[in-house]
Amino acid sequence: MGKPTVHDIAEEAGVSLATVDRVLNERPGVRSLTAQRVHKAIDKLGYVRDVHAANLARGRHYRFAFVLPEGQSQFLRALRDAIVEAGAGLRLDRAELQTYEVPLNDSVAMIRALEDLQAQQIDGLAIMANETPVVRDMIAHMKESGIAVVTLVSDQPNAERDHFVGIDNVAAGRTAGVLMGRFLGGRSGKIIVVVNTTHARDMVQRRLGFDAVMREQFPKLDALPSLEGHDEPERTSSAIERALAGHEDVIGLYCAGAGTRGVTRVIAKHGLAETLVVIGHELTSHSEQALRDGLLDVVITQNVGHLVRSATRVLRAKCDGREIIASQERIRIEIVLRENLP
Amino acid sequence: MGKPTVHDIAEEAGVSLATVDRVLNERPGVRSLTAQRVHKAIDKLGYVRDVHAANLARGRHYRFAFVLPEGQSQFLRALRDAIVEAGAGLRLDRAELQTYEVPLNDSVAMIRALEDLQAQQIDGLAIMANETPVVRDMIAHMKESGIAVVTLVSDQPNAERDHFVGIDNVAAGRTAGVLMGRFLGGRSGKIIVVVNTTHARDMVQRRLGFDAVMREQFPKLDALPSLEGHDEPERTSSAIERALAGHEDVIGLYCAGAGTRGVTRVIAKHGLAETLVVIGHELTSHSEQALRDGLLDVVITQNVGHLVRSATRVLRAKCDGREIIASQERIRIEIVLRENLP
DNA sequence: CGAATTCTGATTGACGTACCTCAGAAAGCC
DNA sequence: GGCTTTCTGAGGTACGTCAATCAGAATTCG
Repeated sequence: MGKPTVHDIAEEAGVSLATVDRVLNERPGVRSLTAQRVHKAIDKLGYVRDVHAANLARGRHYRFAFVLPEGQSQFLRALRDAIVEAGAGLRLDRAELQTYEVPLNDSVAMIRALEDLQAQQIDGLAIMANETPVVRDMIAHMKESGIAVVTLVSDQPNAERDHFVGIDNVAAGRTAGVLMGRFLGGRSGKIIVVVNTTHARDMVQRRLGFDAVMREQFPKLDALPSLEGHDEPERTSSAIERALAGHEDVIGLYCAGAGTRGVTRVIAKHGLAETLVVIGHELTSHSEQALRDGLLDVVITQNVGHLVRSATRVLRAKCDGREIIASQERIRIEIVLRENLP
Repeated sequence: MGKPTVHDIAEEAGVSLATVDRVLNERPGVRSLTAQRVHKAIDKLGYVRDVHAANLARGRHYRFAFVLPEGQSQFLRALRDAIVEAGAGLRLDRAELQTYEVPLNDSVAMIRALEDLQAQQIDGLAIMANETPVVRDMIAHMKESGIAVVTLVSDQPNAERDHFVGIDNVAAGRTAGVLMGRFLGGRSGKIIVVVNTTHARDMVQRRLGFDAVMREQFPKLDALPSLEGHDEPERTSSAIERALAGHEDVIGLYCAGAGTRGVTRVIAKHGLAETLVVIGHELTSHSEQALRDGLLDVVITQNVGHLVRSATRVLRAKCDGREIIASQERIRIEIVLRENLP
């Protein structure tokens, strides 16, 4: 005996197929007493609706949009590639992904993009953006018009998003801190910290976690004030060079965000691979090569493929009114050394 | 315009639906010239068969079996739980998982189990077992009768399995080695190495990788001969205690397989958490607690959920004659510290 | 009590594919 | 040319669900 179908439910509840259908799809025209009978039958038989058959019948197809910051960082490229790849796989699953790129901190462009998506009646939105009132309000608007919203990579805890897909960045910073401290094995000295910009929530959180671990576990290490790289390798490189010149006892470098290219350039140029412990974020083809070459000791990363697949799974679940499996949607903080490169 | 359907193919190729169907399902009765026309139409329109509709029509449901070693190790328990959990989720996807437990090194039981599965006409098999001629031959038999086979956790490269689902254990051993060396920060001394049994391929490989890194990068560290724990906490504990008594300058402990409970017991009992760097394998509720308590410094692990889902995805793809997405099926070697616990 | 209203049943046609049958067309053989 | 054999077409049913219609039953209301 296979899985129960709507027919079995109808029989068990002593009602017709049409009624079962009305109950299942929450259409009007069923007395609450009858609806209750149907629900009891559903529970008793352990019926679960066949989503694929349902979508087939309904001719439904999901349209999800990813809104990302414009930019050429390796991480963003990898993320965009992952979206394209996941999109190709999802075509078979009646879902369609599109990507929007919005310049950082351009509220007008952001509003235009989101209003556009709203007008298109998309089913779900995954958004990676800095935390601003504009974004927060737009998310509320989207939600009101029935669009599922998840935040990606960098959370917006004050917005009414359905879910956050990404890592705990405080924990990521702590992880970097512990590895830095332990790799330095009791030595004392200064640590250069590079961030993308001090305005992004994820950067702030990583720095926070990193500093907390330094304070708690490695008092002999002194993490210097953040240098801002602004996604530009040259700017990052020269800032690091100035910091190196200004301090004698630098023994570590933590790059909390995009900017790995600027970092590795300095390390290679001045032959610092052996003297500094260097920890970066986000595994990309570039940072992967840097690990192989010994220019980076550790990369803390989140798997972009998982990010995208998790986002689409969550959006889909929200559209169908299903619960998500929390354990499956937790994005891991991955630690990558040369030895465990994928 | 939506995705092309069989009707579109039929029209494009100037043949009937029945012919398209015969071509798609490789049924006889089509001249090769006609078949060619159909294939050309498929390519031109970019048709991909709707697997869900197909399975619905066919009334197909996949039956996969997991064959695991009997035993109460935390890892095996977690793996079994993951199979149950994945099985619950897959019911919606017309797939059904069953688990078989076979005593380690019991060839008769193994043959009986596999013959039973073969008689049941299952569609796919995921097997975790030591490498023996019996297993190798049985895998060949299963394959011959059209059952897809993947090896799980520990590979059988000489058997004709379709795929291996698990981590590269040499790389895992190398990863442990590097972390051990770097956490010890240039100190010299001895490392105790504990394995489950020296007869399992994955253990041997981990030890191999670990030793290679010691030799290449940390000549001041001396990895002692493997102690065998045989999955029994007491046996593991006492072996470690004897080793500690026999050597003065032990500064690290690497537990390459199941046996973490025996290890943590010794560490806690003798208050060695601060003096030794301790690295274990497989994240379970027990090792997770040990990380939190500082009894373990690092856990190298493979996500059991990923293992099971990957195995079922691969088996399914093989059954449908589809290609797998290699990047998605690569199981990562995860490094877990207290700070990046999930 | 009859009329208006609200529920429910029975039925039907999709959705995209599989699989079956039967009749007829094309090709090969003597 | 008639014959068999091999192909091909047309059509139907089914899978589990959605969505819609229409008629009839039950309930409510005045």
